[in-house]
Amino acid sequence: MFVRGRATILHADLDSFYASVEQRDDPRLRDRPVIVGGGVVLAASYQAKAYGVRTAMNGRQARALCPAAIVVPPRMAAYSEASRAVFAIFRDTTPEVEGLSIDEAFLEVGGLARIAGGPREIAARLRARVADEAGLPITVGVARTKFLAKVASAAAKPDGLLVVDPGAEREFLHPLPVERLWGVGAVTAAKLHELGVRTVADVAGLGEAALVSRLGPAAGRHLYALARLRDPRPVDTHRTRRSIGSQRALGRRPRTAEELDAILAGTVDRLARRLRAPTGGRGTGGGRVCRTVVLRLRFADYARVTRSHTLPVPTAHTPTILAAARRLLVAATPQIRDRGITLLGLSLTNLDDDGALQLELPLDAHAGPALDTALDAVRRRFGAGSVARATQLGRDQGLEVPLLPEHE
DNA sequence: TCTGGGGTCCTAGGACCC
DNA sequence: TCTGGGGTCCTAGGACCC
Repeated sequence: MFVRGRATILHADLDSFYASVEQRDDPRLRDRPVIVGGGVVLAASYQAKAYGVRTAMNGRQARALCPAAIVVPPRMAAYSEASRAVFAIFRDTTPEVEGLSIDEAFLEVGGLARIAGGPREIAARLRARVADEAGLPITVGVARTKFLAKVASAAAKPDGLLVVDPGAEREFLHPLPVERLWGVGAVTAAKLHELGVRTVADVAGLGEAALVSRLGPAAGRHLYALARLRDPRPVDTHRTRRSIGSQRALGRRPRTAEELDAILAGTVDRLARRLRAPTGGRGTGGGRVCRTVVLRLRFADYARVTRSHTLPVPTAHTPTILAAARRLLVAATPQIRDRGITLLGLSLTNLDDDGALQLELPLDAHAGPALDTALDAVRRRFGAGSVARATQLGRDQGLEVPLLPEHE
C-alpha cells in the first residue's frame, strides 16, 4: 500500500500526569510508587504501575497489590496549573493545538519545517522543554494521522518519542491487538473476538460490511477506516465544549428529599457559574448558554438512569436551570424512594456561545418596569439605535429577557 | 472490580412536519 | 381516512476515553 503525506501530527501525552505532578512537587515521592486518590485510583506512578496498579482501580485493591505505595489526596488546582504551563509550551511550539483533555493534545507542525525543523526535531525539543520548564515527563507520538499519532504515543510510553513514518504504518499498526485501537473498549473487543478478530490486521481483513453489521454503521465504518490507515480528521484548533457536568457519589446512606434538593441546588449554582464564566472552557472567551438539562441518578444497585429536559430558550440563568432540574428530580422521586440513591449528578448540554445579552430579573417582577430596565441596559451596551427582542418564560421558570442587537 | 468525576460520540424510538 | 418517504428534534441509554 502506498501512503501519501508526511508525518506532521504530534500527539503529546503527559505520563501519569497527576502522579508526576506530585513527584515533582514533593522530592520524597520521587522514584517511589505513588497513588493519587484514596477510594479510587485517579493516577499511579510508573513505580506503582509495575505492581499492577491501574487507573480507576479500587483503592483497597491497589494497596493490596502495592503495600509500599504512598497514597496522596488529589490536588486538582495544582494539576490545572501544571496543565496550563504545558499547554503554553504547546502553543509556543505551534498555533495549531487541539486539546483532548487536561494532559494531552494534538499539534500540527506541518507548516513549521523552515522555521523549526522537521517533526522529529520539533517533538524532541518539545519533550525537553516540558521536562525543563514544567518539570514533567511527556511522551510524543508522531504520524501522518491523529489516530496513528495517538497509538504511537501509547506505544512509546513512558517518557518516549516514536515517529511512525508513512511507509512503516502498516507494519506498526497491523500486528497490534484490537484493544489498542482508540475507541475499542471491553464490549467492542468482546464482539470482535467472537468474530475471530484479534489484531488490527484481522479487522482490515474482515471487511467493512461485516464490521458494520456487528458494530453499527458509525463504529463499523470508523474502525475499518482506521485499520486501513485512513483518518482524514485534521487537527481542530477551534473545538468547543459540548457539555459541562458535575456529579456526587452519595454512599449508601438514605437521603431525605431536602438533602437531595440542597445538593441539586449547589450543583446547579456551580455549573451555571462555570457556564457564565468568561474564561470557562476551551475554545471560547465568552460566556456560554445551555438548552438541555440532564439529571443523572445511580441507584443502590448501581444501575444508572438519566432524565433530561430541553428548554425553549438557551440560558445560563441559575433559577431557570434549577427549576428544570427540580422538576426532573421530583418526577424521579418515586424511583429514588423505591430503589435508593447513591449518586446525583447534572449535565448541561446543547451548549452554545452566548450571543445575547441576558438580563436576569426577579421572579415576580412586573413586565413593564422590568423591560424598561432591560432596554436601558441594552442601550448602554449597544447604543441608542439597537433593537431588542424579549422573551418571557413561564412564571415558574422566572422571567428572563434575552436582548439581541439587530446588528453588531 | 462492590464502583470517581469529568467528558465525547452514537443509536434508537417517538413526535412532528412536509 | 389509507398510505410512502424523508428530515429534524427530543429523550434515554450505552460505549468509550482520561
